[in-house]
Amino acid sequence: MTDDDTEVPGLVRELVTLSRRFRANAERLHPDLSFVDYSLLSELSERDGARAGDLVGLYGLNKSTISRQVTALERAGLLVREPVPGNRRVQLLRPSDRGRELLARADARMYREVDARTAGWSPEEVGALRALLARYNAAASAVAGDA
Amino acid sequence: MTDDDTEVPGLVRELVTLSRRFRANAERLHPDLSFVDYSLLSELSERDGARAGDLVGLYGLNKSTISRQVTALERAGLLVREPVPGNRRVQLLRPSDRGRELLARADARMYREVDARTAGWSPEEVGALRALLARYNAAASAVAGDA
DNA sequence: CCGTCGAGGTTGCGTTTTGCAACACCCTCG
DNA sequence: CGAGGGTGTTGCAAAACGCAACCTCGACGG
Repeated sequence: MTDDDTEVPGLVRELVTLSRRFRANAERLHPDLSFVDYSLLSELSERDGARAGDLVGLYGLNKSTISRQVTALERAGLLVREPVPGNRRVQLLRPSDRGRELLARADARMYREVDARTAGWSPEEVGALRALLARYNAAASAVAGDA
Repeated sequence: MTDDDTEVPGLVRELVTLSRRFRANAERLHPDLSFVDYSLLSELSERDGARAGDLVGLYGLNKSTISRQVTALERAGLLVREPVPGNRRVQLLRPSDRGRELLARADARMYREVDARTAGWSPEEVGALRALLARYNAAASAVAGDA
């Protein structure tokens, strides 16, 4: 937090570049599943059911944005809403079978792509990047949580 | 490329989460300079002058998108276009003084933010994340380049 | 039991971000 | 000089997003 400040500007630039580029690239990789749809389905699949509010918190977006995107996914038949027994306000969101299918296809392409981009990396390096990003993301959740 | 494949799905998820979250967060951090404007000015400042086509290649966006965003920055007085002597087609883009000023302010906030999120990290870890991301981004440029 | 309030979502409206295709302009080269 | 390619711009349309108002349901105090 003192001397490594020289690394921070560089880190910020890499984060910006990645953030701006990754979305455009994902659209090209799996045109049948937009980046937004992919991110939501991926998250729902991982957690096996989440509420809209969880997604709002995860991505730091407005409720209305998530609401619309969920509605779109539902209308496309890629996601189902499940009522929660003890609470009629909330609903659990889960990918449908077709949603899982499209997700699997998009995943496959994404994995191949990232594989290609990390060709020549040692397994430790790939693991290290994953772990550091996971830590950064987790910290981001915490910081954003108090906003 | 063989055994580290178990890390790839996790890495993809972290990249997706980061990409989707980073933009929204940046908007909150510096409302006076949108994420798009910030990314462009930051890049122009770093290279001290670039052409629109460079930005297209860097972010993988459509020419028209960059063209509009550059026009917007110019109209806002944050960027100037410089003609290139031997070639009247191209133009060098540079941040204006006011552009550099706003960029510096946004930078300061971004650095503070990233600092906060890496609080408790060792300098080596911050450096490692920066270096690995830089490598990934560089590889991404190469892969995207053949598309 | 009933009114109030907060949690969880949805919708109307406007803005921003982006892609595609057609175009205009300039340079190069046969 | 004329064809072709590199460099941007613009018309049009769609996707992504925020804000504010609203609705519904659940919890809780009087």
